[in-house]
Amino acid sequence: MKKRGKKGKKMGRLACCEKSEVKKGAWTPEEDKLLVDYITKNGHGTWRSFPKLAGLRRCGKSCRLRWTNYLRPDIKRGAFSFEEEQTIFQLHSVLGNKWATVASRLPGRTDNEIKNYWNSHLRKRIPNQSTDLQASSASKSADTKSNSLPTAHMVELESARVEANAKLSMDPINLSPPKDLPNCDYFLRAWNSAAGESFQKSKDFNSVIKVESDSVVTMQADPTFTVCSTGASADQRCKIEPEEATNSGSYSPDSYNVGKSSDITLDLLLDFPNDGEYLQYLKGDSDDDSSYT
DNA sequence: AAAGGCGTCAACCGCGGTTCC
DNA sequence: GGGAACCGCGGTTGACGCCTT
Repeated sequence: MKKRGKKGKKMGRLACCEKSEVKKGAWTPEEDKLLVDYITKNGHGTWRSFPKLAGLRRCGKSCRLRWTNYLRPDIKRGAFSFEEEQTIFQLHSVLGNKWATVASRLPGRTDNEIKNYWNSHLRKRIPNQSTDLQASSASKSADTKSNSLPTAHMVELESARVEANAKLSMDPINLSPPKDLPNCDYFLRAWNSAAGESFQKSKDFNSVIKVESDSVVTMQADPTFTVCSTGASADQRCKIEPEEATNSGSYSPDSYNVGKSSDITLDLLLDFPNDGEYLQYLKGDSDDDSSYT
């Protein structure tokens, strides 16, 4: 994958560049042009050697950042749509500050952009600051408001987040369920979280699937999507034919295998109905924003 | 009109993970 | 197996513009 340079002589991490020789701060249009022109013609190669080759007096890291966060042709500029905001809220509730993972679900948006947008726009819309569990240490002193989500739900959300985190960081080879844990367990927790509850209550969902009380969702090796009661035996399960799962639009039968369970968890969370109670506060504050495209 | 406060966002920094030798 | 080289990520900083007083 990566080409080796000359063998290093020093122990420890090397500086990524000679600080005295590189320019810092805002990029000029001329620098942007040099960067884009070079990458268009040659690709970026190794970022470390890129500045020299492209004729830039910048750190390779700085070049990479400029390209990935700003100059890349597939970057989507402009205001975030309501749907994008929903996606960010939903994923953040489960993943915390995993901006790169969140960004991977929003084509054209960068992790840096989402992170900034969250910090400057979205975070303040959360009724209860503790929803930002990943950054809880920074928000410990934040005021708690009366319309906060129930504590039990917050605990569940955090639990689901941790589990999703763990799954996302897993080696794909280990995605098969742990022996002592049902393969759907972490998924179930997301389902049973406040977010999942909102999803379960949705009219759209219930029109497609008959959800039993205390329902949870599980997955099987076969390409069907199954809803079952907690602790239900196999014969209590009700199967959904793939073509019936039209609610999501994103659930292709192929996605229901265990190896993609993390994606399915995210898909489920992303599939909240727009009128779900869980995200009502999102709409509430967006009126004065008027930034949607 | 000027000064200070605040919000936004591009860019930087440092660390962890991965790959290669 | 260990160290070096590199990349990517998340947290933080700082410049700039807008708003308020």
